[in-house]
Amino acid sequence: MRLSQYFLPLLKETPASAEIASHRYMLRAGMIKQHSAGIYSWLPLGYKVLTKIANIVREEQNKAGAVEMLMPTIQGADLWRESGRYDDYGKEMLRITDRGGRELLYGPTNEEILTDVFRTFIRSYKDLPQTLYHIQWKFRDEVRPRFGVMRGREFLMKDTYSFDMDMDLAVVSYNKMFVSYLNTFERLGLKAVPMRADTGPIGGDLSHEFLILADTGESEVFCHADLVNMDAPGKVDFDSDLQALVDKRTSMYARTDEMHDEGVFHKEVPEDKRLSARGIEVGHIFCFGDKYSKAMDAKVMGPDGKEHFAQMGSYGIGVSRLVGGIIEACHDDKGIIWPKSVAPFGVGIINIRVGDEACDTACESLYAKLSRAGIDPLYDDKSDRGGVKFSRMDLIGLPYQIVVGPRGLKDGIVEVKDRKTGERQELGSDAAFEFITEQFAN
RNA sequence: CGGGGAGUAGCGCAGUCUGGUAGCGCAUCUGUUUUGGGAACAGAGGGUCGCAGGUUCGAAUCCUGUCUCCCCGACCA
Repeated sequence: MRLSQYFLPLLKETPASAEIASHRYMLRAGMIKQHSAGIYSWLPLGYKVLTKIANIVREEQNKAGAVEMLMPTIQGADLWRESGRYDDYGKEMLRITDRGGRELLYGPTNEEILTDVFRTFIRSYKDLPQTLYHIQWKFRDEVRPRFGVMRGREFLMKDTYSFDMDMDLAVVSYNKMFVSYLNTFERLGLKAVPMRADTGPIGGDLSHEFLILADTGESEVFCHADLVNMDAPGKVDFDSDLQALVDKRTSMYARTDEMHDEGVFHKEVPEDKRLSARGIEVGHIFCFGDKYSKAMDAKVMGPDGKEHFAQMGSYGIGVSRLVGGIIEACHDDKGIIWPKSVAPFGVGIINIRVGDEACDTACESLYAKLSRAGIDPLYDDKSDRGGVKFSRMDLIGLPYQIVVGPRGLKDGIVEVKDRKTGERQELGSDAAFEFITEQFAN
């Protein structure tokens, strides 16, 4: 992308309302604009990152055998009355009345809708298991939205729902999502730790929250230190028994404050491995059995000729929250440091003498080659007033920068900077191209 | 929902106590000179001071109401 053809409104000064790093940097890097409390427009740069995260989540869901669909944002009240949650959900649910006086709501989650889809079309145990998901906007009228997109009222969530014949099989589905989540967060450049969690209003007794550690996290967490640096499983056969992979994590102590038991913590974890920190919840999985299938009469015929309530699970990843979460985990005092997998552009090309024939030619050549190689460069082709140069390039946090100026070019040399380490090296133009493509090949 | 703070130019703010018709920095536009880690100089444009009432000869400023946003807490798939 050429900067001259892009929309990238960078802010020099930090808006007063932003308290934490991710919020400040998202505003300053021109990623979002607040519309009202907890509601944001996603500007091109922010939307690009959001889309990249959603695509990684989508790919990992597909690998685990989940099937994508799309459910509406606006739902009717009737299904929620059936499940009993129309009254239970309280003021967090945004309720709307249409012109005919019908009661509608902006969906805070989708158990009801999908259970209704399921009971309409699935009649036999032979059609099970089913695991379906969508990536859709949700609205929860939080009492106090804050921290930018980390706790917004409108937010993008990936929510998956599984349906099985019995509880043992439901746990198999649960384990698939458990393992899939480990891989998903790893690809996003995060160290996410699964922790025993309270099931809250969802119900059931099997539940884990996935948290990334960050000082600004809203949850207080306690876990075995070895869990933090444990590698994700990587390539796994999702049709195989995943219980051992799950047990490897769940056998170690890891709980959020609401589930924390200081006595058990001390008993199970040696003192030098006890980690208490703050965390950001980026995923939450539940196995809640027949709570909704029973309330909404979602049954399938079993091999025994009798009807059985489907045993369900639901699995959420906060896609929009992850944008903030990744920044919280990956930034320094200069700005964002994107992991390569979600960076809005792979490399920034800084032409510090726009209009100089040699500089323009060298930049155009690099821009074309890098584009063709799929690195997706952002080429600052604006004159040095108003361009994305140097510190502003650091702010938006692309993994690499290539600086092209007339002085070095006398010997065909450009400067390549690694955003994360800050290391700069002077390379020939071709060598710079090769260096960058190698970094992304790994 | 309880407590606290704030709404004045695109952004960040001063001015409000003590009423007299709005200002600074950045950004934007024009011109000139520049060019290696956020260019300089000169000039220009841009605001019914959140909204509605009231007091007054006169309100950003005083009074009443109201809306919005932010922070702390409680809450939270």
